[in-house]
Amino acid sequence: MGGRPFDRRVLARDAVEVAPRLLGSLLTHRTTEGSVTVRLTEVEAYRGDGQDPGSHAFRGMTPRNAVMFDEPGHLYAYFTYGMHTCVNVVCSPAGSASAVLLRAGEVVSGVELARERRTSARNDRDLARGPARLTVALGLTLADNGSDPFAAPFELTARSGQPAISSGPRVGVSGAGGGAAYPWRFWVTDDPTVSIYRRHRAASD
DNA sequence: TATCTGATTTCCT
DNA sequence: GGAAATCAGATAG
Repeated sequence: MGGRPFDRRVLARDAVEVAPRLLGSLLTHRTTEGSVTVRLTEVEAYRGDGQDPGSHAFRGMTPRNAVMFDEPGHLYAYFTYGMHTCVNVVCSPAGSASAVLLRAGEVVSGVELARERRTSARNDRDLARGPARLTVALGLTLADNGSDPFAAPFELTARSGQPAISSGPRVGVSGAGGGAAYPWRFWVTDDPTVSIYRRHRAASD
């Protein structure tokens, strides 16, 4: 790796500020099988202060999203669509419940292990191209909900340079939370591993 | 190559 | 009981 650790204090800010700073960072997860490292290329910010209808925390704390209300720097893993697990990094001070959804990344280390976990991926580019795929590639499950990405078996490394960043409407957020009113999706400009699911399922009216 | 639809569990109302 | 921060496979062009 060679990089320095990601500054945990950055996560005390609002998710909308944290999200672009996470782009390009390296997230490593070690298991008995080995370790996989992903360079984050796409993220989404979710606010939990009641201003964001797309957030799981919009209606207040529930057993599922309780981790979002915890201190910054935890992982929030949730299950959706009956078969997929997605992972967020919790931001902002305890009580405000904002988080950054990790939407896509590039596997930069442990590629072979990631391939075993993602047998349906046709090429290495698809290994972590999408929120649920990224979760699988890293070997994360619901059991990792509440984990600390700054402690073993995790490692969060700051990016070395300043990537070109684009932003736009969030994906997959239905109802009032979608659309141009909340341009809180951030990605590394022109990166091939940015997810492609943004065509159909446009914000319904 | 681009677009569309079914799958399937968890949590919340 | 229904919706959900999605994915992979099938079908059409």
